Amino acid sequence: MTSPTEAAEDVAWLSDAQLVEWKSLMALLMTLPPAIDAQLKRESGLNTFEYHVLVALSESPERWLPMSDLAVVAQGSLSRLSHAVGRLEQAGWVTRRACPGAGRRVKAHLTEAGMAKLEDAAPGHVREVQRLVVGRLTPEQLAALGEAARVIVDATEPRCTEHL
Amino acid sequence: MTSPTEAAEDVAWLSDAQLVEWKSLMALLMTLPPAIDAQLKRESGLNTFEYHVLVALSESPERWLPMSDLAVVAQGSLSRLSHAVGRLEQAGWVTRRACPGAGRRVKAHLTEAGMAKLEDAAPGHVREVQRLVVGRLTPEQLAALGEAARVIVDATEPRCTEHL
DNA sequence: CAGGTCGAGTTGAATGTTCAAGTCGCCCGG
DNA sequence: CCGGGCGACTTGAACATTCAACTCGACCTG
Repeated sequence: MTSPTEAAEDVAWLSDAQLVEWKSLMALLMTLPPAIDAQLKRESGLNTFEYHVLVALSESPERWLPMSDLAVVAQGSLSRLSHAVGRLEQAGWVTRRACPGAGRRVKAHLTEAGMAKLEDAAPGHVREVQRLVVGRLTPEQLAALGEAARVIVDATEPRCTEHL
Repeated sequence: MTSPTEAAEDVAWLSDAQLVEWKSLMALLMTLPPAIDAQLKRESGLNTFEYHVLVALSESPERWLPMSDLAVVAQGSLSRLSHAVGRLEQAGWVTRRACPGAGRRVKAHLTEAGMAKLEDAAPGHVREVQRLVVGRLTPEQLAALGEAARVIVDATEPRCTEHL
C-alpha cells in the first residue's frame, strides 16, 4: 500500500496527510463499535442494532413502524431486521402484526416491557457515549465530527441522511 | 430515549446538539464499514479485516510479523486474527512459521502471491475511499475528522493510538 | 528438576450477519 | 377474472466473529 512500486498508475493515490487521517478514521471504525457493543451486551444483553431498533420504535408517535421503514431508520437490511425483531419478539419486547389492507406490510410494536427494557438500558449506554466520545471532544470538535459524518453518510447511503 | 420521563435521574443526558452529532456519527459507523466491505468483497473477495492484515504485513520491514503484534496493528482480537490468517493461508497469500527459540510465538509471512493480491486489490479500495470520504471533504474537514477520531480511539483502545 | 503459572496461539461451539431463494398479498393488463 | 409481476417480508444456509476452553513452550521458585 505504501509501496513506491505501485501496480496501477492511473489511480490517484492518497497524500501522506490524507493517509494519516484515513487511518485514524479506520481505527475509529474498528474500535468504537465493538466498545459500544460490549457495554450494551454486558449491562443489558442487547447488541447495538437491537438497541437502535428499540430506540427507533420508542421515538415514533405510536411506538410502532412498518418493517421497511424501521429498517431505514435503524439502518440495516430488511433481513437483518427480520432476524433481530425475531429475537426481540422472543424476549417479549416487540410484537408483530399485519397491517390490515396494506399488502404484505407488517408493523412492529414496542411493548410496555420493551419500553421498560429500553429505559433500563439507556443510562448505561449514554454514560459510555459520554465517556468515550462526547465528553472527550470540545463542542467545536464534536460539531466538526458530526458534519463530516453527515457528508460521508450522504455519499454512502443517501436514504439515511433524511433521518438525521 | 427522547422520552421526558427518563428513569435514571443521575445520568447526564445529551443536549439536543450533542444528540444530533452523536446520531450522525452513529450513522457513519453503521453505513461506511459495510460500503467499504462490499467494494472489497465484490472486486477482490477480501473482507476489510483480511485486507488490513495484508496491508500490515506489506508495510513491515521484512513482510512478516508475530501474530500478537499483527493483531494489534490490524486491530482485532488474536482469535479473529487466527481465523483470518487461516483463510489467507488457505488462499496462499500468507504462511505461518514458528519463531524458533521464542516461546510459542508464530510469525505470519506475506507471500509473493499475497503481495500481488494486495497490489491488485488496493487501487479499487483507494478509489472507493476517495469517492466516499477523502474526495467529499475539504482538507480542513478531513483533518478535523482525523483529529477527533484519534481522540476517541485514544479513549477507547489506547494501544492502537501508537500505530497511527 | 518438579510443579506452577503465564503468555501466545489455536480450536470449536454459539451467535449474528449476509446472501439467495422463497412466500404471500396486491395491482394491472388483457 | 386470471395470470404475471412487484413489493414486503421471511427463511435457511453459508460465512464471520466472539467466547470459552484448551495446548504448548518458557520461565520461575523451591
